[in-house]
Amino acid sequence: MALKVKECINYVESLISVFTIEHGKVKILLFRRKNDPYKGYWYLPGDMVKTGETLEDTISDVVYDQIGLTSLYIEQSHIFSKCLRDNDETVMSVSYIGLIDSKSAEIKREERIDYESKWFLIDNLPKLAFNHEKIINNAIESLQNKIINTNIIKKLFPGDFTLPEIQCVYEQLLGKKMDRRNFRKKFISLGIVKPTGNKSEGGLGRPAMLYIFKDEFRERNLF
Amino acid sequence: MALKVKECINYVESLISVFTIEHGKVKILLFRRKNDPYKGYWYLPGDMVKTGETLEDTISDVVYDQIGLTSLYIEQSHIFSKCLRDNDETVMSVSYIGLIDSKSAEIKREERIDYESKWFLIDNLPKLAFNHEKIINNAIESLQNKIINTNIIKKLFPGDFTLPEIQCVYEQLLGKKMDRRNFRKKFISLGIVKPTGNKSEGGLGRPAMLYIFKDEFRERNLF
DNA sequence: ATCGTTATTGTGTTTTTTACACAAAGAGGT
DNA sequence: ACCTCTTTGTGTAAAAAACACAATAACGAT
Repeated sequence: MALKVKECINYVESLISVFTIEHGKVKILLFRRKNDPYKGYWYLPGDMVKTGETLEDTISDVVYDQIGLTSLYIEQSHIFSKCLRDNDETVMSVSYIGLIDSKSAEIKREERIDYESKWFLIDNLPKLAFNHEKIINNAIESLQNKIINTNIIKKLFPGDFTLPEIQCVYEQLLGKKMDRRNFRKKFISLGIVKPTGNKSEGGLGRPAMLYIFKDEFRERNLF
Repeated sequence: MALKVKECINYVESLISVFTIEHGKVKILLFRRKNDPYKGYWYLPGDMVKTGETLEDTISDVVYDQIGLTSLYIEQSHIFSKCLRDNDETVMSVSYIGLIDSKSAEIKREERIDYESKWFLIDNLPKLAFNHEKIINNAIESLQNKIINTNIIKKLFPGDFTLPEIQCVYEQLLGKKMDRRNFRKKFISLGIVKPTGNKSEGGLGRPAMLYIFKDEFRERNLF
């Protein structure tokens, strides 16, 4: 007699890890469970895919209805196929990554009683429901690859920025300090940014030169 | 109502991935299931930890009784805590790594009807029972770290060896080709080997110089 | 107002690592 | 004996990483 194997996938859900930058810190958007299971724990915005809906339909609804955003850069990240839930049913979780600049990140949805949301520092996550910690870690790992191999980072910096600013984001996401001179050399030599000629203002210390991203998208080997 | 959480771990088993080198190829020892579940599939030697036994007791018994070896270098590798079995019970699997040189690897246990064993190339594994493929991959990953960060490799080469031989093992375990000159430079500069003055015989092509490991064990940063 | 202090940015050089090509040594066959 | 084949052994150029100090502006003290 062979193993008991569930032949069918019972449910598919789309989840999204939305990242932004607030005061130079990388943050992720989480919602708080109002009910059991995992009451009081935090979770990733997402929803079950209804019959006849595409994954993209669902994630669009999530972004619009739950999060309240109308524009957001989204990429599919990973599929988790064997996530056990409280009822022992198999759930297939499709994980997305969303990036949004801090200005656009002001969530202007009407406050609903059933949604409590908050931006968390990625290195200081709260108690997470289900297997969402695993999914978030995977999303961060995936994002690490993306910021190394593509210029996806520009989705977080639609306007101008300084090199120290952007280096700081790399350091947070990659979880390690980088050498300023080497970072500078590499980043500039990639040819994906150009100086605006202006300088940052208001900060402490010497003002930094401002840059903006050129238009083209580079696919591989940023670092 | 909170999630259904099993408070207790029902079973703990000790499993071991034994690696050796045969004709320059890295191999792993597997046993074949004679009964369901997974009849005909291959699995890692191991056993349930009996009440009152330590993990080490169990793994020693496994090495002696199942495998038939009396001496083997063993390291604990990883613990898999939520491995579902056919009866939906939670099993905690403690994974060990064993290294043995090819001479000592000749398994001289009496052939028993209930154990069919074979050495497999690590890049050509058969169908594996339970989650043993995952455990093996994890063991290989762990071994990758160890051969990079320690001189554990010497457990596979108690006698003399050539640099091309040992490089070949690194390449198999790390799954990538390495540059002969750079490998040489690094390996020699580590100061953990010394030449014997002799040369390899009988092979095709130019004979290689023979080396042996010095005695001390280095903990970190071989590569 | 200015001078010193503090915080942060910006750059050049040395060291280390990686990539790469050809000569040397022995085995086998003609 | 010679040529061919296979594998070993080595040096050099390019790339990446490590590293220390000068430059710019804000702030506070005099």
